[in-house]
Order: sequence, then C-alpha cells, then structure tokens
Amino acid sequence: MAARQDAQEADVPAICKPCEARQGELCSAFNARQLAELAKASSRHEILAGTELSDDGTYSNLLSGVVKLTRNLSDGRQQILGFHFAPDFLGRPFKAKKSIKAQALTNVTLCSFPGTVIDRMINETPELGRRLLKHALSELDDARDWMAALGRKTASEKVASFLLMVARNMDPAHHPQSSISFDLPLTRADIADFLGLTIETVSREFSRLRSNGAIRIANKRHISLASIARLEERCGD
Amino acid sequence: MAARQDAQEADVPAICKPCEARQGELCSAFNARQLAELAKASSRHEILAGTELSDDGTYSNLLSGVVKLTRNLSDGRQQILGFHFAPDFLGRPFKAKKSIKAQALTNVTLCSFPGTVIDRMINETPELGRRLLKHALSELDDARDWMAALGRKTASEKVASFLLMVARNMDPAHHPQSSISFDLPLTRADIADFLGLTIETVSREFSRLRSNGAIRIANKRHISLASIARLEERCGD
DNA sequence: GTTAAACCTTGATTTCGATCAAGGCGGCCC
DNA sequence: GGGCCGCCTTGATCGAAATCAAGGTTTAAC
Repeated sequence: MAARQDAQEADVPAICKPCEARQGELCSAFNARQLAELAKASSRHEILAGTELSDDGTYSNLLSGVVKLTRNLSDGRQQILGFHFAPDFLGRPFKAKKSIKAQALTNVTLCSFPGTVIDRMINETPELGRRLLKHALSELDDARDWMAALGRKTASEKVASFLLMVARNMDPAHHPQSSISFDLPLTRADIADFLGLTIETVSREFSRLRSNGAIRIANKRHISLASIARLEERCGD
Repeated sequence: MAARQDAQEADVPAICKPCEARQGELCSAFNARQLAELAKASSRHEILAGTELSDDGTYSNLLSGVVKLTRNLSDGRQQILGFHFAPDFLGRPFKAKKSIKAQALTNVTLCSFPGTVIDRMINETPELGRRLLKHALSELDDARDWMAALGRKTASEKVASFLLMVARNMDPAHHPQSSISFDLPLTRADIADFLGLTIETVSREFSRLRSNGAIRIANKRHISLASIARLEERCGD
C-alpha cells in the first residue's frame, strides 16, 4: 500500500510485486503493458476455509492455500477430482461438459481477474496460449495418474500415493531421501472421497503405515515421512 | 491421386480434400498457405489393429478407427486411460509426466505431421493454440468423468456408463430416445481394464443388462441399445 | 467444568467384486 | 474333419473393503 504512488511508473504493477516469486505459471508470459492492464482488472481476495468458489468466468492465481475440485453423483456419492496447491492457477476457458465444484480446503488467497481479459490476450500473446495449454495438459496428466490409481491400486497403495502427492505439492523442492513433514489440509472424509474409499479404510491404512514405520502421525493431521523414497516403494507404480 | 496435378493451384491441398468433412477439430484453424505447408509435411498411414503407435513427436488426425491409451503399474496391472474415436486428434506438445502407451484397437487411418510444424504455427495462429487448448480441456473433462466412475460407481453403473460413452462416440448425432446399435471395438479384457474390473465381472454385467432388456447382444461384440435414455438411468450420474 | 459437535479410530460383520474353475463358441491351421 | 487357440460365459468360493457399531479425542461454546 505504501508503494502505491509509484505504481504507474514501475515496470511491474505494485499489486504484482509481492507476487513475483509465484508467477512462473502464468503472469510471466505477459509484458509490462499487459501486466499493468491485468493489474487494473485484478483484485486480491482472502477466502475462508470451506467457502465454495463460484464458477463465474474468473481466472485466479492461487497465492496461498489449497482448493479441492469435486463432482457428485445423483445420490450424493462424491468424488474429488483434484487439488490446487499454491502456487497454481485456477480457471479455464470453454465450459466444462459437466459441472465441477471448487471449494477452499484451507484459508486461501487469490489474485483474480475476469476471463474476458485473458481470452483477448491469447490473441496477442501466443506464449499465453502455450502456458494455458501446458497447464491443462499437466492437469490431464494428473487426472490420468489418478485414474490408474482409482482403477487398479489397492487401498494401501492409494493412501501411499496420496501422501506422496501431498508431500510433493507442499514442498516441491523435496529431496527424495530426506525426511519431510507437513499438515494435511484434508479431513479423512476428503481423503476417502479422493481415493474412492471410505473413511474407515483410510483410517486403517494410516494406522498400518504408522505401525510399519513408513509415517508418523501427530494430532491426526500432522504427517512425517521417513523419506519420499520409502513411500514410493509402497505406491505400486 | 488423379487430381494430383492441380494440387499447387487449389486452395486446399489435394491430400486434404477427401478429409474436409472431418477437419472441424484442428485443420480448419489453418489458412490455405498453412494447409499447403502442412500437407507437404504430412502423410497418410494405415495401421493394423493391435499396432502400438510410437510416441515420437508426431501429431495425427485420426481419420478412421479407434485408439486406446494405457498405463501399466509395475506388476503388470493395466489401466486404460481413454480412447480416441475418429474423427479425433492425437498428439501433444510437452512431455507427459509418466509414459502412456497408445495402441490401435481397430485398423486405423492417420494423417500425421511432425510436431515441430505445429509448434511453430502456434506462434502465428492464436486460433490454433485455442483449438489445442480446447481439445486438451475436453480430454481433461473426460478423464475426470472416469475418475468419478472409477472411484464411486458400482460395476453395473460403470458398464452402463461405458456403453453410453461408446454409443455417443460411434454415432455423435445420436437421438437420445431412438435405438442404436454398433460393434464394440474392444475385448472384454479391454473393457475391464478401462473400468477397473475383471473380465468376469464385465461379462456378468453384460448378461445382466441383456436380461434386463436394456441391451441386446449378437456375436459377443454387436450391441443394440433400446435407447440412450434407458442406459442413462443406469449410470448413476 | 460440562456439553456438544466434528472428526477419527478400532472391532465385528457383511457384501460386492475378485479369484478359481470349468466349459462353450468361433475362427484358423493343418 | 479335427485340434488348437483366443475369447467369452457361468458357477463356486474367497477376500478386500464396505458397512455397522461403539467409543475416543479435540475443539469450541456456554
């Protein structure tokens, strides 16, 4: 806020400055003029855990927190389709074939701007289209990974794969051999809905991994892994 | 072949002419000059059923036939990640995170061209990037549909959903109320690997749908549906 | 401090789909 | 024709995960 008066002169808009470390995904595709235009149309929000993100045509950089994507069958059965961990990018052009709900799992910080701006900028900046394509393909790869897990892995392989996925997203600079610990941003029910299991089965598999020595659990949600590599052996692929 | 001598003059390259009906997906994004350039670098292939499609950087229009995408776990368990039904488009920029195998389920006709040409054309034609993005997002929607099915549907809902998906792809101009019939391009083993089931369970569910009157089966592979709508009731979502 | 609600764990039992097993059908080769 | 092989179906049994049930822990509210 203090630096506001310099915003017009600077190459990078003030609102973007504290973000720079996180802008690999999308915003680094823009030149200074575009960034300024985008910054004018953008706004920062804090969203409380549990809030559902409305599906207007908005695009957002996820600056902090975790978001889940879910789909429900007609009788209420639920499947979690994926997660977005900060820093990531939310929003897509073209309507999805079926509806998907997005909900904040933790408190979340977003930097949002209207889709129309992005849609227009695609025409003048091929690199932007390329980034969006790369991002979509990365999500496709993830979805297919979980298809293989949901279709063919055992309960214990699913849980190990899940912990690995969370660990990698919470600390992308992981060293495979060293230990790592983190707080799960999900309840057992969320984990079950992601892995196609019940909460009881998830709970039992957690207990089993703990008695195996593969993980340690404090306060239900705080997980410590002996190493990434130890879990990789248990995830089947 | 007879029209070859006029190729250079025509707006549309000779090789592309018989294809035009199928070019909604990709090639209609190109202007005549680009089409000509692409046509020079492209070639048509016939691929026999069962052949594995090599994962060089080529892109292909799938003119006829059906292709499956598969992933294997380390001990040989297999999951089919998706299908491509003609007319569709195969190939992607950026490496996938994990390897995916593509294999022809039926005899297949491809029109292929090197990825480098496409990668370059993205820069001069934003519309191309948009098409590729739309295509990737459509595949993402499909993958997520099947995540929900694999994670939360019963065996019988999975089989109903599968038949519906095939029916819609074999005859995209389906009328939901009218009957439809088609030959399955897959063995029971393929269906099982797609739905996360065993061949025995798939076979039993086929028998059950038949005795329910929801489908008719001739020669194992030829399926007749009373109507799309009848199956929709059975697929859970 | 007591109560309540949400979340989690563990045990007992059941069930859906897997596995094991046998046989049928159709195509192909000799 | 006969035999073989790949594919499919059906039946019997088994087992992994679901369901049913009970109680524990944590947090927050009053």
